[in-house]
Amino acid sequence: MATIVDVASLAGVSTSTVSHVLNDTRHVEPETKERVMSAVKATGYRRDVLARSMRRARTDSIGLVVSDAGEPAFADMVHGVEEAAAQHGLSLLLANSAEDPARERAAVEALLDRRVDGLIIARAAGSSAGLLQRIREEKKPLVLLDRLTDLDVDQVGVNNQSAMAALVEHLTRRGHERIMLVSGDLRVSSLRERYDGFRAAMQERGLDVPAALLCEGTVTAADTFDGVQAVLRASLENGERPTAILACSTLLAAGALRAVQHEGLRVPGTMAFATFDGFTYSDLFQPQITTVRQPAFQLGESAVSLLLRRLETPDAPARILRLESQIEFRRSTE
Amino acid sequence: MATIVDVASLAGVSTSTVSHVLNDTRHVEPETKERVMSAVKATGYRRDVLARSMRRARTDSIGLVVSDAGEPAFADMVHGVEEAAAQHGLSLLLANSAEDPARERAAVEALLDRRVDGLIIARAAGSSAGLLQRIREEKKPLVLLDRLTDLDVDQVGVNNQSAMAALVEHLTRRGHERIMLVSGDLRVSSLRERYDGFRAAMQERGLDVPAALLCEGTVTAADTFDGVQAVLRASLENGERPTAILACSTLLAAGALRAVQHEGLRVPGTMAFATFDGFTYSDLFQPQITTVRQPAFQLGESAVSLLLRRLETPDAPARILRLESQIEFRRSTE
DNA sequence: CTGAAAGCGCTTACAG
DNA sequence: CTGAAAGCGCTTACAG
Repeated sequence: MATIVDVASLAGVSTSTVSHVLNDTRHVEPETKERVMSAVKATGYRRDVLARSMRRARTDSIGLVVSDAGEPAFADMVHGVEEAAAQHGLSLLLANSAEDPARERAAVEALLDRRVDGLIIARAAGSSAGLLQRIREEKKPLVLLDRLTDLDVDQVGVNNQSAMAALVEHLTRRGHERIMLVSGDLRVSSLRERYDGFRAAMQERGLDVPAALLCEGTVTAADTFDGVQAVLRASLENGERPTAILACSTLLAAGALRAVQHEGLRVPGTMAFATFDGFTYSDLFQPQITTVRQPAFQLGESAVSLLLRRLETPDAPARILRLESQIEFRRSTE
Repeated sequence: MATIVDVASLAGVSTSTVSHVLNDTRHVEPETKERVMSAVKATGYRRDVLARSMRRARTDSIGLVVSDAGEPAFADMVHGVEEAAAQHGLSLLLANSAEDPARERAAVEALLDRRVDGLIIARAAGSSAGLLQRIREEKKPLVLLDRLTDLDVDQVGVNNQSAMAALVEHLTRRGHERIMLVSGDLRVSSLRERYDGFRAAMQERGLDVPAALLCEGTVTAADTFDGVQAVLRASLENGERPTAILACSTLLAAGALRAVQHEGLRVPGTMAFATFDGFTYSDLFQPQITTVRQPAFQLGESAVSLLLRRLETPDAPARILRLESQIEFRRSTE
C-alpha cells in the first residue's frame, strides 16, 4: 500500500502539502495541487483512516445500538438512521444488544474504541445507568432512541401516552370495559409508558383495572403465552373474562394471540385485540389486527438530526422529541 | 485519558514491559506484573484500540454486510454471526446494503478502512465482481453468505436445488401441474438457483413450464403485485389459470398474495400457495402457508467458522458449504 | 528478565 | 505559498 510519503516524493512535495491538498485545509498552488492529485492516482494511494483518526478529533462515523435490528420497528428505525447518516456523509456502525445489558455494554465499548463521533442507542431492558455515565465521561455525543429516560440527554421517541389514550378511547366506545393489558418488561421505558398510559386512560373513564387483568413482566413469546393463558383461564372460572386484549409489542402480541387461539377464543368474534408495533405484511393475513404504528423511520432520521446538532453545538441544552403514532384500525376491534 | 506512558512511569517500568504485560507476550516477573496492573487500575488506563491496530495485523473484529438485517431470514443469519463472533472474542461491525451495489461498496470500504480481520457478505443484487476483486486485492479474508458464486471463495448457503425439488414433488403429488413461479431478481444467485431448480424439477416430471406462468425480475412487493396480477388475468382469459403459485422469497410472496386476494382467489381454496423464507409468526395467521425455511442461524454460525478457518490457514483451498432447508407443510398446499 | 528506540501513517503547529 | 519536524499511542525487533 502506498503511503502519503510515496505520494509526496513522487509529486516532489512535502507530506504536509499532500495532506493539505487532500483535506483542502490550506491554499496550494493549482499546479502543485495537480501534481499531487496525479501522484495519488499513479500510486493508487488511499488515506489510512486509522492513522488519520489518531490525529483528528472526528472519524465521520456514528454508532447505533438497538436490541434487535430484526424486529420490524427497529428495522425501520435503522433504515431511517442509515438514510440520514448517508445523506450527511457519515458512515454507520450498527450493533445489536439482544436486549442484554452486557452485550449492549460490549457493543458500546467497541464503538467507543473505534472513536465514533457519536452514539444513538435504544437501550436494552435492564440497561444500567452506568452505561450512560460512561458515555458522558468520554464526552461522546449521545442520542437515546425509542426508549427514553428522565436524564438530561438528547432523546427521540413516540408519545406513548397519547397513543394509548386513543386506543382505550376506541375500545371503550365499542363497549369494552374489561380490558386485559399485556405489558411486558416494565424496565423498558416505552413499555412502562404504555402501561402507565393505560392505567391513566382507564382511570379517566372511571374504569377498573383489576390486577387480575394485568399480564406484566413477560419477556419472550413463550412467557407471554403462559401468562395470558393463566389470566384467561382464571377469569373464565370466575366469569369475568376480558372482552379485549391489548398487547404492548409485537412479541407480546404473538404470545397473547397464541394463548387466545389455544383457549379456543376467536378474534374478533369472542375477543377484541389490538397491539403496538404489530406484524409485517399484516394486511395479508387474518385476523386483521388493530395496530399502533410508530413513525419508526422518522424516529431514526430525527435521532441523526439531534446527533448532528449536538456535534455542532456540544453545549446546547438537551432536547426531547416525541413523535405521534398512527393507529391502524382493523377488524380485530370492530 | 491515561496513556501507556503514564502507566509505565507510575509503575516504574518501560512501555515495552507494560505492553508485554497487557498482551501477555513475553515473560515478566510476577511482582513487576503486579505493579503494572495496579498502575493500570490507578490511572484508569484503557488501551487505545486505534493506535494498537496501527501496529498490529489484527483488530479482532469482523465485518458483516447484508442487504437488510430487517428481513427475517437475514435477521437470523445476523444473529448466528453475532453469536459465533462473540463466542470467539470477535467484535462485529454490521452494515446494510439495502440491495444497492453502491451502498454495499461504501459499506465494504468503510469496513476495510477500519481494518476488520475479515468480511462476511450476502451480496446485493447487481453487486459487481469488482467488489470481490477489491477485497481479494486487500488480501482480506472473505466469506460469501447465502448468495453464492462460482468464484473460488469460501461460501455458505443452502441447497436451493433440493428444496425446490421437494416443493415441486409435494405439489405435483397433489395434482398440480400448472404452477406459477414468482422468482424475482435473477441476478440474486439464490433466486437464480431456485428458478433453475424449478425448471429442472418440472422437466424431470415431464411438465411444461410455459413462459406465461413465469413472473420474474420483480424487485418490490408492488412490482410483484402487478406482475402476478397480469399473469393471473391473462391466464383467466385463455382458461389456463395456474392451480398453484410458488414465491421465491418473503417479499415476492407478499406481492403475489396481494394479487391473489385482489383477484378474488382463495388460498388454499382456489389456489395453492407456497413460499421460500416466509413470514414471521406465520403460525398465528390465516392462510397458513407452506414455507421453505432456511437454517438461517446456522448459516451465520457457519460463515464465522469458515472465516476463522481462513484466518488461521490463509492458503487453504476455498470451501463451499450447502446446508439443507426444512419445508414446513401447511394448509395452503393441502 | 527488561529497556531504549524505531516506526506505523497520518495531521498540524511552527517557521520562513 | 510550502516544508521540516513533532507527535498521536501503541508494538516490536534489537540489545544487553
